[in-house]
Amino acid sequence: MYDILLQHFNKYIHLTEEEFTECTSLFKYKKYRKHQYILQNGNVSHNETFILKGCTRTYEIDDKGIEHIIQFGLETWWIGDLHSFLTGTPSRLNIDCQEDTEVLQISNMDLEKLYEKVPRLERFFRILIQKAYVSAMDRIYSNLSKPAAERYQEFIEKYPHIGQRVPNHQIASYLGITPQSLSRIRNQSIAPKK
Amino acid sequence: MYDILLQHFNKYIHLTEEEFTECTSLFKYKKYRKHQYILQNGNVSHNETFILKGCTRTYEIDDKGIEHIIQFGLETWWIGDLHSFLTGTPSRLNIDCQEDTEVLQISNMDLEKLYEKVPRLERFFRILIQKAYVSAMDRIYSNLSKPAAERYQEFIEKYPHIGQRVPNHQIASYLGITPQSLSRIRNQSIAPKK
DNA sequence: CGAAAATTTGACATGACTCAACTGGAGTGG
DNA sequence: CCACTCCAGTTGAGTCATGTCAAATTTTCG
Repeated sequence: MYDILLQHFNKYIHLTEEEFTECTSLFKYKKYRKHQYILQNGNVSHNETFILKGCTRTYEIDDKGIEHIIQFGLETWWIGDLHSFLTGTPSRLNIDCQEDTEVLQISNMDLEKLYEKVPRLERFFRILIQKAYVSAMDRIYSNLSKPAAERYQEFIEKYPHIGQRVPNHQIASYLGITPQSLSRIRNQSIAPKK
Repeated sequence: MYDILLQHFNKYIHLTEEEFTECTSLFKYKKYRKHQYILQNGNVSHNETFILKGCTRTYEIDDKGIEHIIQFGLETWWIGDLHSFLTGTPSRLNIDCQEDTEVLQISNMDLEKLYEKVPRLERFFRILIQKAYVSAMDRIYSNLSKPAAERYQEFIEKYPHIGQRVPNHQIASYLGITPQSLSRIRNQSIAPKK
């Protein structure tokens, strides 16, 4: 079970066996059921979560009660509300499970401890979040510069597996359009006007 | 000149004098003139850049020749194309100076060296980029959920000083709208219909 | 099977864009 | 100091992409 995590760390750093043992003692295994919350808005996020198996969505609800999906989560992805996690303030985000989901979690206190014991992990998480940042910038650029149909195309190319695991109206939300618009876009591209 | 950088590091970590000396030897001071490129698309970004004084804009040009501003840069901000920097591939971004701009730059090779000599810097940059990531996610949420007028309001609240240093059409670009739309929005909010 | 959720479709409304013209400064050179 | 240009900003008219509201249809799942 922890070997998935080890392989994941090994992508960017190399840990000795002792170092990795330090890790496993602080990461807690947990199972969530489909539709169960991992984080609910108003609560402080105390954990960073690594997905072993399953699928999650992270979203925020606006003043009008509309959900906006910030990100999805799949196997080997990290999820959480970094803002709440870092500042200790209540989260505006909700994270819930689209499927039964198994995760490894570490609390912020334990993560701090771990950084001290295994400084190399600072490097790992630096690299990890740099990549996430690059990807966030790409998404911003797409939102600024491309029409919805094109953003949808990019989405299914970039995440070919998500489409099969989440309903379309959630993809619409992720793209910043209504389910109706997405439906029309999909009709267009599947059956171009002859 | 380097003391600004030291203060900046000190926000998240504490460096010994020797450690800091290691840094100063690898960060190169450089001046750019107004309208000069710091990075031009097609080139590989070899440096991370810390702004001592001045103002920059980072933008990408789309297929139709329209500029989209990814981010601005002000004093004590870091700029660069992380994607190009990390992968060594040519950048799609341009960075140029809105004013005469003074910076400290470090090459990726030197930064790697520095990480080895001063591992604590991994921590610094991890924290730095975590904050940048949180901020990027906020921007994504705004783009998904809020109309242009509201995004503009947020922008001038979040960055009250940028408005005085860059022309409005660039702010429009950052917000993902046309200069014309921004102009109408500003009229509305300054002189609400009586 | 039956209820709830997801998707689709249609008619209409609207926010933002495009194109084009105009205004007003800022800088430049004669 | 004026004429000229360049650039930013504004304004108007028409268009287009996407949203809204409402209803019909299909799919999912208890």
